Formats: sequence, structure tokens, C-alpha cells
Amino acid sequence: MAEPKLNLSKRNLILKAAVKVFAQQGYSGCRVADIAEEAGIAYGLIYRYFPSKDDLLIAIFQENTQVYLKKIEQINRDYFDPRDKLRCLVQYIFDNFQKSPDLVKVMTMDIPMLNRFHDEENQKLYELSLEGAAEIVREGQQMGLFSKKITPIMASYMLNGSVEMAIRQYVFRPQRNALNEISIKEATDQILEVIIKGLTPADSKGLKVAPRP
Amino acid sequence: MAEPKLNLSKRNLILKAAVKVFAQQGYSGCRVADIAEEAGIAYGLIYRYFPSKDDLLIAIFQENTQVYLKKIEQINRDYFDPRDKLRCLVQYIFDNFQKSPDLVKVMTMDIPMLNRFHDEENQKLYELSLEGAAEIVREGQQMGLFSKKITPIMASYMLNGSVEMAIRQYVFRPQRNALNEISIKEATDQILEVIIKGLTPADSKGLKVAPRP
Amino acid sequence: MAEPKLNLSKRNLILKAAVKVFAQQGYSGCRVADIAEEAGIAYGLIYRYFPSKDDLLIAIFQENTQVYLKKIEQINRDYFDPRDKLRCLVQYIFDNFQKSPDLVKVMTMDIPMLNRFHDEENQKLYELSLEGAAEIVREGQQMGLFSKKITPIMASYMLNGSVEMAIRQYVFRPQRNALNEISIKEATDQILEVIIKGLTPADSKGLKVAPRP
Amino acid sequence: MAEPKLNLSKRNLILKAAVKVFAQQGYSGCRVADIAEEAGIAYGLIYRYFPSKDDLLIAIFQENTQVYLKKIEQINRDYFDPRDKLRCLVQYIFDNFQKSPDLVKVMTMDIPMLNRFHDEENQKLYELSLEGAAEIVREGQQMGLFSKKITPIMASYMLNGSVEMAIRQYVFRPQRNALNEISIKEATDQILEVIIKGLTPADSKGLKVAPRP
DNA sequence: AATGAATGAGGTTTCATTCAT
DNA sequence: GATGAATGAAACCTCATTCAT
Repeated sequence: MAEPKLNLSKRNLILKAAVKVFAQQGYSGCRVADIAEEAGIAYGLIYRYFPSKDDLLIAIFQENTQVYLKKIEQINRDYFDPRDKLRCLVQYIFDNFQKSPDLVKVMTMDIPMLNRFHDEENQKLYELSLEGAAEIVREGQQMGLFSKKITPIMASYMLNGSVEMAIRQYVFRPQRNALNEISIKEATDQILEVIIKGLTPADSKGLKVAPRP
Repeated sequence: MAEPKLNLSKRNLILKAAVKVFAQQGYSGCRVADIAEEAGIAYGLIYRYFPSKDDLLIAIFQENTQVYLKKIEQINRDYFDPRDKLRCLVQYIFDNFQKSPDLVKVMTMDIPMLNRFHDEENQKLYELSLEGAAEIVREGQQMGLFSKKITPIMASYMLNGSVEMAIRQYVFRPQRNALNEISIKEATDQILEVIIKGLTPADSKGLKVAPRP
Repeated sequence: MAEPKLNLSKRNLILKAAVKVFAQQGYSGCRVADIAEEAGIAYGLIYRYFPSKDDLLIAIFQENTQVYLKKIEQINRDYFDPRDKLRCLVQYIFDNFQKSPDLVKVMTMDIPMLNRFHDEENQKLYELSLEGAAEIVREGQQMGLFSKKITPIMASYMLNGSVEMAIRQYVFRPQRNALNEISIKEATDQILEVIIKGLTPADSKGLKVAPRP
Repeated sequence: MAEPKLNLSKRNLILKAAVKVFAQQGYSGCRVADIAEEAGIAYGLIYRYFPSKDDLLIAIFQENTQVYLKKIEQINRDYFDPRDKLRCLVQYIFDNFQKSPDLVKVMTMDIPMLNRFHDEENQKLYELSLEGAAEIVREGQQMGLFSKKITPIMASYMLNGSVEMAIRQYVFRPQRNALNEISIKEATDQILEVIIKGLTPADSKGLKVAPRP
């Protein structure tokens, strides 16, 4: 039996609407009907594209993580200096956030609460995405640029955690938080400044933070 | 009408059960009945102590944040060197996590999704808690220990974000994540190492990271 | 086994509070706790005096109807002219309403909705109370004062229904209804005027409505 | 968003079932599920047509009162003699009762207990319906047919109250009450006889009660 | 007698999902 | 493909009633 041919652009329409609604109301705070309304379709139609509400969220996670992994691959191809790679990665995450803060909110807040996120399959994917930065750090350690005292995966946690926390301030408190007083570009720079300097070994002789390409 | 005299220890019993159940199933994934069962009481009784399920979560947030703010005050009294203060703060958060990982999970994952968390009152409290680390960084900057290029609140985001992300790996993937390969003590040290070194100004002449008291 | 000796005045305290609360919130709209609060006692205590919330309402009905039946007996003893009797009866109901409009509201609106009101026992009591006016009308018919074309019980329905409806306007719409523009005394007089004249046979030669004693 | 197109006959099906169930068990004595069962539908469906149980009762009141007001208008068009009008009105109410005693019971017993019945909007409607008979009486007074000593709205209370009380005897005590011994037609005639004669001024020279058309 | 903590049945309402059209 | 009427499981919460103190 062949998969039924489904209109691909409508599937994306639904996913986009789902991200927006999940971000605004939270996964369990919204109704499937809200997503349909946002997408401008009948809610019954959603079930032609996704077996359940859960699957919508899982699809968002998987497809997005795939894009992220592709981006890491590309960064690894395009840059040589691990510090440039990290910079580019952080830059990408922040850019992404500016393009679709809703998506970042969903990825950060809703996905981890879903039971199915903890399936073998999804956890593997998630680990892969965390491994992205860790691998860059590991590489930097081998090149003598980063201190070997720091476990690469911990460095990845710090990088991702810092970025996420900063972004969350934008997401949840758009009006008044201090981040608004500094630009997103400055936030990017400061996080990179601290992390890269923090990772640099004590005996590093005057190695400066690499300039952005 | 006077406030009804309510058995305080039962209130705490309920709060404790709520934290456990919220952590395991998520706030919206669990039923009030689950909490009651965990507490070994009838669910109707919960409503004598808390007006609603929401209020249960809010109480967890508020009471816990108060404890955290008290701890910061105490740290500010007990230590002089801002680096020691940061170290002590991170230490405290990790200790807390080891004592009650459930609580940390709830604070990190469930609270921010609750609409009422974004009330004026609760946001003020939350900002205060983020200000804790920021104030220490600010102080360090004035003492010439930390680079003034980093906005204090950004440093706070990094610190809190890093710790949270690390903790979340324990929380969500207790069996297999890499953190388990390094001890919690090592995680603490590594985060502090990176952040403090990352904050240290370039011209800092050999100032070492302060030893722990 | 002897009946437990219960403090009689507290029982009345509860009944009084119940009437007030039933009137204000309706029987099913109020809680037993509301009655207790109104009475200034613990709600558990109510169950020492009444087996259930239902029984409270039934007690109100029964005790009140007994008083009403006694009043009818007394009127029958004190007056001779059936028209005086009717006048006195209506007067009594209105007076009663002025003294405790809550009670009238409960008797009119809440009692008939209670399932147990339709028990054999309570229905008998209710019929007796309706029979009060009917008997007076029957007597008037035998004396040639009232037309025999009107079934006595129908006359009773009219009398009671008219009074009830008028009272309900006071009860439910105390601020603005037209009744407020005419006094309760006028309402009484008008109802009597219409009913008594309406009952008077066509051939009644100049018999005037009896003056009030 | 346009109003959803809802199957009108299903809405009426629900209303009909609600009237029956409210009448049998009382508004607060029944469950929404009972209404659904009576209507032969799932109870969730009721909420597509009515926002809440309250709204169901309010709809019954409003739609029915509108029909009643239309009827009064029609009577005013079709008849000239106010006595005919009153006769026709009473006739209509009793007919209505015979066609749907449940509806009359709900209108008489359940509606006035609902908090929302006392809203501005609903009270206005209710007053309008009471004004129907009052206006006819006022007209009769101007034509010299009715005594000016009786306030028209009081006359309306008497008429409506008498009819309601009589009906209630049928409703609540269908088996054994005395009304059953006299036909509904007789009840109508007797009430009209008394009220109209009661309203006729003392000096009315031989004006007979108008024959029914 | 008096209290009010504790219980849990049962209510209203929501909403994911199905399915006839 | 597309719709939205229909379903009913399941949630939150209330409150009459019991009972230990």
C-alpha cells in the first residue's frame, strides 16, 4: 500500500499554525481547534496529516532538529576554527529565534514535557543535537584551543543553556526584561565572549578570540 | 472571618506530593487525584488548603523562590569575594537539585508554562531571583574582578541557564546522559570554571579563581 | 430509648438561619455551611438537630404550616362573617410576609421543588392548608353570601395564588415593581375587594363587603 | 467568524428535552446528562448549542415569553372588549398548560430561582409579560368596564397568580387534587367569573360578562 | 454539646478524536 | 480532500455528610 499522497504545503501550513498556537497557549493549554483556526482549515483535516495532537508536537521537534543537524554539518564544512564554529552556531540559534521565537519556545518548553519525547528514538535525536556543540569543543580541545579540563558535553550544556535562558527572557517577558536593553547581537557576543574565554586554557598565549568571518 | 486554622504539616504534605507528581507527570499531565493519592489523602482535602490546582503550583514557586532569595542574602553576608559567592550559589543550586530534583524540574519546566506565572507579582519575584547572581557580578565588576563588557543580567542568565540545562539532563535522561559520567561536583566546578574565567577581564594579572572556603 | 434532649432554642436558631439563607440563595444554591455561618455555629452541629439538609426544609414547611392551620382555627373561632374571615386570613398572610418575607419565599419557591414535599404526609398537610380558605368559602356559600357557581377550592387557589404572586413581586423585585407604589395594605384591600366581590352572587341585594372589625 | 450554522431542529430537540427533564426533576435536581439522554444525544453536544446549563433555562424563558408577548399582541388586535381579551388570555394560558404542562411548570418554578433571571434584560422581559394583562385592565378602566379602584398591575398579579396556582395543583398533584374534579374549562371559567365580576364597578348597570366569541 | 478536618460521590464542562456527508 | 456535528472519557471542583477530638 502506498502512502496516500497528501498536499505537502498544507501539512506545513498546519505545522506553522501549531507552532504559533503551542507557543502562545502551551501544548496542553490549546485545543486542536485553535490550531485549525489559526491555519484557516477545519479541525478534522488535521487528522489527515497527523494521527494525533502528540504527533504534531513530535513532528515539530523532529523536523526542526533535522534542520539543526544539517546546519551543524554545514558549519563544520564551512569553518575551520572551532571558535568560529561556535560563534556561527550561536549566531544561527539567535537568528533562528529572531525569525521564529515561537518555534524556540516550543522546542524549549513544550517538547520536553511530552511523554513521547522520552522515547528511545527522540532521545537519540536530541542527544545528537547536543553533541553538535560538544563535538566542536572536543575538536577545539584537540587543537589546543580549549582547556581539556572541561567535558565537551558540559560545554555544550552551558552554551545551549545560556542561549536558551537568554531567549526565554525575550519570549516570556518581551516588554520589560533587561535583555531588551541590550541587542540580540550583543547578547550573542557576550555569551560567546564568556564561553570561549572560559574555555580557553590558562597557558593560551595571547590567542585572541577569532574574528567573525 | 478569621483565617481558618489549618494543619500546617498537612499543607506541606500536599505540597511535597504535588512537587513529586508534577515532576513525574507534568502539571497538566497529572490529576489532582494523583496528588491526593501520593499524599495519601482524599482529593477533596486539597481544596481546603489550596483554592485550585493552579494555586498549588504558584505556592510551590513562591515559597521556593523565597527560600532561594533568603539563601542569596545569606551568601552575601557570609562571603566577600564575588567569585566565592557565585561558587556558593551554584553549589547551592546543585545541592538543592540533589536533595529534590523534582522540585527543580517543576521550577524549571512547569512554572513557566502557567499563565499566572506571568502575573505582575510572580514576575517581580522571578526577576528578584535572577537579580541575585546579577548583583554579585555587578559587584565583581566594581571590584575589578569581572570584565565590565558583560552585562550583569546576561551573566546571570548564563549561570542560571547553564545550571538548569545541566540539571535537566539529569532530570529527563537520568539513565544515560553524559552528565552521569561526571559527578555533580565536577559539573559544578566546570560551570564555575568557565563562567568565572570567562568573566575575568583580559588584563587580570594572574588572579586565580578563589579557592572554596 | 429516650430522645436526646436537645437545646430547643438552638434548633430554632438553625431554622431561622436556614430560612434566611434558603431565601437568599435558594435551597440548592446554598451550602449547609452557609446556614451554619448565618447561625454562628459549626456546620457539624446542624446534623445533631436535623438528619439532613432536606429535613431542614421539610421542618420549615411542617412547622410553618402548623402555625398557619392554628391561625385558621383561631380565625374561625373569632369571626362569624366568612368575608371577615377571608379578610383576616389575607391580612395575616401579608402581615406574615412583612414580618418574614424570607419565609414566604421559601414556602412558595423552595418547598414545592423538594421531592419529599410530595410525600403522602406532606401533601396531606399542604391540602389542609389550602382547605382553610376553601372551607370559609363553602361556609359563605351556605350562608348565601358567595355564589355557588364557584368551587370552593378554586376560590382558595385564587386567593392564595393572588397573594403569592403579589408577594413574589416584592420578594424578587424589591426595588422597582409597581407594588411598591401601592402599599401592602392597599394590595391586601384590592385583592379582597376583587375576590369578595367576585364571589358575591349576582342577586345579592346590596350586601356590602363587611367592614373590618 | 461567522455564526456556526447549527441544525435548528436539533436545538429545538434539546430545548424540548430540557423542558421535560427540568419539569420532572427540577433545574438543579437534574444533570445535563439527563437532558441528553432524554434527547437521545451525547451530552457533549448540548454544549455546541448552549454555552451552559443556565443558558438552556434562560433560552426556554426568553423564547417562551416572546411567544406569549406575540399572543397578547394578537389578542389585542383580534378583540375589542377587554373582558374578551382577558378571557382569551386565560384561555390561552390554560390551553398552553394542557399542551405542555412541563413548560408551564418550568416557567413557574425553575425560572424564578435562577440568578440570571434577575438580570436587567430578563426582568424587563418578565415585566412586559405581566404588563400584558395590566394593560388590558387599564383599557377596561378607561372604557368604564372595570373599577378604577383596582391598580391594573395588581389585577394582573391576581389573574396570573390565580392561574398559576391552579395550574400548580395539576402539575404537582396530578392524581388527587380537587381540580381534577372540575375540568380545565371550568377552572378557566371560574377564574374569569370571579376576576371580571370582581373588577366590575359597583354602579355597572346590568353589564353582563361578555359571551365568548 | 460542639467543632471542623476529612471523605468521596457526583456535578458541569472541555476537547481529542471519529465519521457521515 | 474537506467539513464540522457528534461522541464520551476524563478533568476539576463542590459540598453533604461523617467522625475523631
